[in-house]
Amino acid sequence: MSNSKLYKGSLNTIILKLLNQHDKMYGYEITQKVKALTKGELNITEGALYPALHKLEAEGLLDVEIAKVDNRLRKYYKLTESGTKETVNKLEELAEYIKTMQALVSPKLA
Amino acid sequence: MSNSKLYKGSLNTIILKLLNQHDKMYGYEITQKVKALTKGELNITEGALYPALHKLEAEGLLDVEIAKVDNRLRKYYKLTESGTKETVNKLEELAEYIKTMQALVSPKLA
DNA sequence: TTTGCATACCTAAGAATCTTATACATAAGT
DNA sequence: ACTTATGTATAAGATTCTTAGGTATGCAAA
Repeated sequence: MSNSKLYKGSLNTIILKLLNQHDKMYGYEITQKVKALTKGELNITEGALYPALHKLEAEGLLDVEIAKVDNRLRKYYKLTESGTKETVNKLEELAEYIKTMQALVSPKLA
Repeated sequence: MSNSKLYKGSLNTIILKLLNQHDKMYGYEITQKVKALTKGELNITEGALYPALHKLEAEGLLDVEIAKVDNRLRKYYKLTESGTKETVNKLEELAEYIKTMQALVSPKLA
């Protein structure tokens, strides 16, 4: 997909879901994970990812924990309680969006 | 869904697909059709629709035909040849997006 | 009769989310 | 010495939307 316009708005859902499954992750790890899971089709850019992480943190959905590995900085993010709740909402929203789009696009109904 | 953020980027796909199925439609008709097909869940706003239609026209994907019905103006849009091709692309993109998102979000794979 | 709703078009300001480009820094390979 | 990988970050610009207005006709209800 190489970041189709449809991807817009999905980044938060992706971040929250990955953190829901992996307990804690750092930014670079998220970009690599997404690349791997989508076989290179979706590449999260840093310019989108880091501001998104900061915003989710500011909203109280994520907690940060700074670590130093191999003399390099890492910022591990994990879901807060309200982050876990929001993950459920976002996933429901995604399911609903897909359902709605299929209703609009499937030839039998329109 | 009341226009979730995921909807961003989907409008062109929706417009093209509807025009692909209905030959010609005017703006207001599109908003009503979408509302009906999604049972009121998705409401295309005019502030999004009209600029989108104008842009698709400027890109050569749509042709316009002005009509007057009940003394009221209507602008009928229909797909051009390249608009029909682009519709196929957009629908493939949507299918791919959904597949990719499911790969990221389905618990069994991540 | 005038008030409101449906029909029908339009644009402008602002918000949100992304891309692109750039910057900084360490480690490891060529 | 140079490039690639790892790791973070921000700023300028593009795109796409929402919100809020504007214009106008037809019809029904108060």
